[in-house]
Amino acid sequence: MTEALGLTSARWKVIGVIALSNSGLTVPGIARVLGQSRQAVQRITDVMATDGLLSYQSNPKHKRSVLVLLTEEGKTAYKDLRDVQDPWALDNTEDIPIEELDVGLRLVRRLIQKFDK
Amino acid sequence: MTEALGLTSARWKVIGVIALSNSGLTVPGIARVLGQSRQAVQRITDVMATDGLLSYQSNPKHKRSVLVLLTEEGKTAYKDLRDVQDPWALDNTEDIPIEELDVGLRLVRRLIQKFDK
DNA sequence: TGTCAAATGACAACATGCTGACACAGGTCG
DNA sequence: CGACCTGTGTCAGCATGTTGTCATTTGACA
Repeated sequence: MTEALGLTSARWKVIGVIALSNSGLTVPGIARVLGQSRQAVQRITDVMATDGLLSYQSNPKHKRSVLVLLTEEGKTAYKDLRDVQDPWALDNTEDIPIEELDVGLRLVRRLIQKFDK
Repeated sequence: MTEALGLTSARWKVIGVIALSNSGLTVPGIARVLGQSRQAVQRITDVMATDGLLSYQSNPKHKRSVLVLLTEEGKTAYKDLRDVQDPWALDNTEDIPIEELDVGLRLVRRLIQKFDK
């Protein structure tokens, strides 16, 4: 899915987190949301900024730690990916009872919460 | 869990597959079971053989593709890991209804089957 | 038996993740 | 105000995966 849009799964994750934030996030902030190291995220965002998907903006709250924002190209990529992924997800789950999906989702969330502690 | 036993998750996966086979597997065979590339598995097994966890044995069915077997040390590592992992898994699921775990397992298997096609 | 496609080994380049280490910035508290 | 802890940027090394390529081996089939 990502390949057709010139993205990768790692970039998708980053774009998704930024898209859901209103005023931008710092790199360590994205890392905390994703549960990853800030170094790993920093490397991805640097390349994505070079590719024009992201832009850095000075952070009024912190001199060193800049905010990461989606460029228009980044927003377009996010939308294009949703347009591919949403129908795909529906296609692959339409024959599974909603109750089972719901139980599975709650189970995964429950385990995540347990292991986060 | 693996760290305390001098293993890693990747080595655990390989040991697990071999432990469940009776007469050994080839490297590409392990890769097919794991759904990974043979190159990735080859690198892991080479290091594990150096570390004494695995041994290579000539394959009567194929001159080039040797069989991978667990050494005594490898078998011990597998057992030690089970002794840690099994109680851990029970601990973390004992307060979850068996029906939910069952639905979750079937859901995951169903999705795997779907995406394998 | 000769040929050819598939499987395998080996090497390389790359993507993604981790941890560790070090210097600097920010904020808290005596 | 100064000390100290925490957060951040940056660089390095490593683990684990991927794909691509090429030579060799296997095995099936005309």
